[in-house]
Amino acid sequence: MSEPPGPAATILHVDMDAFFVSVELLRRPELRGRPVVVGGAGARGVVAAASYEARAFGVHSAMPSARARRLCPHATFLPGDHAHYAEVSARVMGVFRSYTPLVEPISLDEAFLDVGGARRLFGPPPAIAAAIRDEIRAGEGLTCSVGIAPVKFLAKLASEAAKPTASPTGPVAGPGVVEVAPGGELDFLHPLPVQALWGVGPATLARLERLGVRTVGDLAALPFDTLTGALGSASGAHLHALARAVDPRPVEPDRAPRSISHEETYPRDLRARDDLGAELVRLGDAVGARLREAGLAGRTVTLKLRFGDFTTITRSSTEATPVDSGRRLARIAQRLLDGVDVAPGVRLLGVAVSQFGADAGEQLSLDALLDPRDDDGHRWDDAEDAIDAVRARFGPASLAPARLAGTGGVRVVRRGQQQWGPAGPEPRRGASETGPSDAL
DNA sequence: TCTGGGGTCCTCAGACGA
DNA sequence: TCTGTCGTCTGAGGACCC
Repeated sequence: MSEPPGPAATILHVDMDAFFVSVELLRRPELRGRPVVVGGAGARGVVAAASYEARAFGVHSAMPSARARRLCPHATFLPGDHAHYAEVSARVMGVFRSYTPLVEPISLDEAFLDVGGARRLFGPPPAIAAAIRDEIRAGEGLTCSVGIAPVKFLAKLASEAAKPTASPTGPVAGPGVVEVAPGGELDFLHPLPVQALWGVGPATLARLERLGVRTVGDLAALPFDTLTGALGSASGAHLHALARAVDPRPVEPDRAPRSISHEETYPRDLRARDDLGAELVRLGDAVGARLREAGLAGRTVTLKLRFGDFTTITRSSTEATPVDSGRRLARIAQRLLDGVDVAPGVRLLGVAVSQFGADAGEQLSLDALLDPRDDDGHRWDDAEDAIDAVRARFGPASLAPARLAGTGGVRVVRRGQQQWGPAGPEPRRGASETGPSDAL
């Protein structure tokens, strides 16, 4: 158990500095000191990370890659290697866990740590922060910034303040560790712009600005009812608490996932229902494999479509029994797609599963009872178990649904494979990942 | 300029049963 | 039997995060 927020500042937020770029620079040291951008290279790609030298030109993450190229044409653009970053991240998280079991990863490159119980062994939190930084620098050749505070969101803001910054003359080192000591919370918090708070994005910011709110201090001065009236009960109450440095959320080491999904943006909009159906088979296959790997099954299946004009719709169906079969997922998604007009052209397709039951994976699906065999009389549950076993041994592209087989092999979906947008300007089915031709 | 992927949480509306 | 109300579930969409 983590300690309740109290007088001690024992929450650490550790954030790797320009993580994806820094990992790439270990493999490409000749790029050190130059503008480097990691992300999707295609016409529809976005920037995942930029070196501080690239940031000086205005390049930042989530920016369309095309715009980043215009801002910084001499930058080196790298495609990104999610699997490799995940490996490095696992080692870094291992370092965190050698100091405390209370580690809550937020993403590949950041985590909250509660070191309240580690002080006797490793010293006060600033000493622990320094030791973690030293160990990661020595072991991985990477730098990180650490915020220390009595509560989570302040620790996160403190790590921001600890970070290096970009300038036209090169990166400017930050302090590396920033502590918000008990009693100093409001002095640190209230001068910050209100969008520094977690949960204040462009929409909320616009509403707050209409109320004359610019800083967190302005927000703290607003009456509770004014805030909940403007933002809704949950968001209003949440921000009202944050503006007073109140954040009772503990560090949670084992957060169970609420949903598992895959989505993909295509280099060109899809219109043919045949193509869309094949994509649903791929996405369903990928989501099903991940569900089975995690031992999860969910009752709600959601189909997501984004059209050429960027309007996005979802269609969902809650099933009587939990689903973890890729084939069944594709069927449900197809049924949902049948009710949608795809004439405008589909830019993105996604399949998600949610509403996981406690023992969902053990339940027998109604489909399995009613339709235990496929058209050729084969048991599909057994087939998917066999597929999982073959893929575990020979790789994710070693087997795929027959519908996905084409000339030159099959293309399968892997988590993070296309994290930052489609690879190229043209759709080239069969090109991005090919395997043996023994598709199912 | 034209906007990724994988998530979480919230709001709102409509259906439905008590 | 009909009507209104309330709580819950579901579906859809939006906002936000990294």
